[in-house]
Amino acid sequence: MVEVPESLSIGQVAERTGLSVHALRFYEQEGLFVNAVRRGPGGRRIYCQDDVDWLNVCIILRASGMPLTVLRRYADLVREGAGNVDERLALMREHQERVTAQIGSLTESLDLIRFKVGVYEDLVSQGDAALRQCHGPSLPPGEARTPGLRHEAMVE
Amino acid sequence: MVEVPESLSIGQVAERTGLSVHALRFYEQEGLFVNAVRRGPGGRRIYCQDDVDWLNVCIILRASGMPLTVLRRYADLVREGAGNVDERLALMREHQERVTAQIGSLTESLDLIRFKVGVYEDLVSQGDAALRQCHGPSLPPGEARTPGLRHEAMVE
DNA sequence: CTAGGAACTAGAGTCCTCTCTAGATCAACC
DNA sequence: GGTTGATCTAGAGAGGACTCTAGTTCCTAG
Repeated sequence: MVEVPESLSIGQVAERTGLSVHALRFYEQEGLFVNAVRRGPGGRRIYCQDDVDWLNVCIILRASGMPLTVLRRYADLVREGAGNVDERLALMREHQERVTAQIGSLTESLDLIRFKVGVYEDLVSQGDAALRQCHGPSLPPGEARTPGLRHEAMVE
Repeated sequence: MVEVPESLSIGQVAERTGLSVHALRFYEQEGLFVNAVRRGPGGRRIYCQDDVDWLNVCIILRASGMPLTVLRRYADLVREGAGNVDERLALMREHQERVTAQIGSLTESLDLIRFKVGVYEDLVSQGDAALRQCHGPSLPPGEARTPGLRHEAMVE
């Protein structure tokens, strides 16, 4: 189906990972690769598909907020090979918890955001006249959806 | 029920928002307050409950990834008062989309993370002997859960 | 009066993650 | 041979969001 060439240039890897050429060199310098990047004639970097696969994992971990230091630690562990699976597990579990918490926090925030969008939608659809009632009534459902917040700030 | 004093010191506001005293001054300097912070004798900042409410909104927006520049823009709009509800709505909708997208992306990432946690859990529970089969079989459900990724990188 | 603690200001420093610059090399094509 | 375009290195710069420093001022209690 798809041809998978054995050797990839930095530009090709950049293209298929979405990382910049700069970032690839930076990642290498930061020790984020599991296998040392080989060099071809003229000292040019030669990547293989495995590198791209690994980078795609890195990208996902980064996208989910794993700091480079942790990612480096993880790469170190993988590079070391067998014998540290428990540590990898701990690291990944910790990250999982952070991500789960982050999703929870964002979902909570979304409550407020949705509420505000709703308020503004109502105001827009009612025309500007309604704005004068800004600090009046018109807030029955807010409390249930955003329990911790006082009303005054909610309508601004 | 709870007493709400009219005047709050910077320390009190820090305490009840969780922001640092430094951050409060920084936020003020960045124009993130809707109402100018009043000053008491000796030039000390005097906050009121409205400020705390507003800050709590800010905290949620920040926690959901709204940059300070956008938050400032939002504060500007609110400070201006009526007549820009459509712009507020646009701003908040945009943020809502970003947050929704972010939750989606994190949830996707979580698939990979869970998968890796699962792999490591299996390896740990099976003992180290299983590690030698690392690049062998044992990966049936991975594809459905993480479609875009090749298998090799998944077991590292 | 004095000590302690909180607050003030302006501005520098930090941390993270790149991103860009500058100048040199290299391979390929016309 | 010359140009183009990709790559190389080392290191500087950027931007976001604080955080901390230094030196000062002010209030309150003993």
